[in-house]
Amino acid sequence: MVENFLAHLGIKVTKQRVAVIKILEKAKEPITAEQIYDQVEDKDILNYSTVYRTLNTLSEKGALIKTGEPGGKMYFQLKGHHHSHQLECTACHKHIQIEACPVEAFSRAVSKETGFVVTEHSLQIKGLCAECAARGQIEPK
Amino acid sequence: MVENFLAHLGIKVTKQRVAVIKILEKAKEPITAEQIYDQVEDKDILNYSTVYRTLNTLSEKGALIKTGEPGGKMYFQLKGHHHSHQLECTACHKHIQIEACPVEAFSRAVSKETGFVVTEHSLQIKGLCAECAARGQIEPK
DNA sequence: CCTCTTATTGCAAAGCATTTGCAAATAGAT
DNA sequence: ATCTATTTGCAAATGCTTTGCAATAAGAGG
Repeated sequence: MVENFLAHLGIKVTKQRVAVIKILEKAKEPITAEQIYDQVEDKDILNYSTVYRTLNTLSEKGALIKTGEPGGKMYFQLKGHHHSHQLECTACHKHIQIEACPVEAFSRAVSKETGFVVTEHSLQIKGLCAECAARGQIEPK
Repeated sequence: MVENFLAHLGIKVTKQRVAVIKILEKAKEPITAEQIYDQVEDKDILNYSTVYRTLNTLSEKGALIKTGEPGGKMYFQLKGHHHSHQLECTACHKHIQIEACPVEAFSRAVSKETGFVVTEHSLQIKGLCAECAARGQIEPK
């Protein structure tokens, strides 16, 4: 339960942090700070700074994975959550969830070769979805 | 040569674009807009807006790969350049270049399954390098 | 349960990388 | 050489994230 989760990280249990974590827990995919803020039932208990500060604290404690586009918004996901990635269509901006992760096997291979222990990764894949590719200009390599 | 490269993309050949592309060409790894700006010999011919605009144009034309850390600076790399990734040690912040790319094969598999045509990807891998892992606390999952 | 100390919050302002509006400059087709 | 659509420079704007500081609240110790 959320309170223990926080206590275990050695940080204080506040209603703001509990709210943020509950939202992260029920999210099935990485979400933005904005989405977190918007999903808080009681807007009065929380503001953006606190969302970000909570997120950064969790990240420092190693409980959170940050992903996201360079220059764009960050996406956050609790560690230990089901791991998946997304394909983004650059034409229609649809997001397609894929359950596989190419980095896992790769990480093991890298560890074996170099001794590097992979603890987190972030992967963004863009291209054209089947429909847009069919109707449109297929891109160069 | 750079001029033909630009003409082939169907965009005008300007000294600013030539300068940006030359720098991208000699870069061995992805670089930031700032690094590009700083490396222009003649500062007078170019300003930041133009660097960014050139980069975006190249990206739209499919000639450039954007990568970068969520929330951080973007990194740019000409397509067709040797493709590699980096491991970042979260303890000593050393960067280790690896020549393999786990996404390439994955992209082909995804295309076959879903029809999605992958045109770009961005991958960040973090963890502990062999030395830090040996001397220190191995991280939680 | 009360008190005290330190961590956490809210608010507004700051920061930073990137983008944009607009007028001036320039490439390149004719 | 001329003309028009692009491209550039500049400065201001944007959008997400971070920060300073005073007010508030958590939780250890009594």
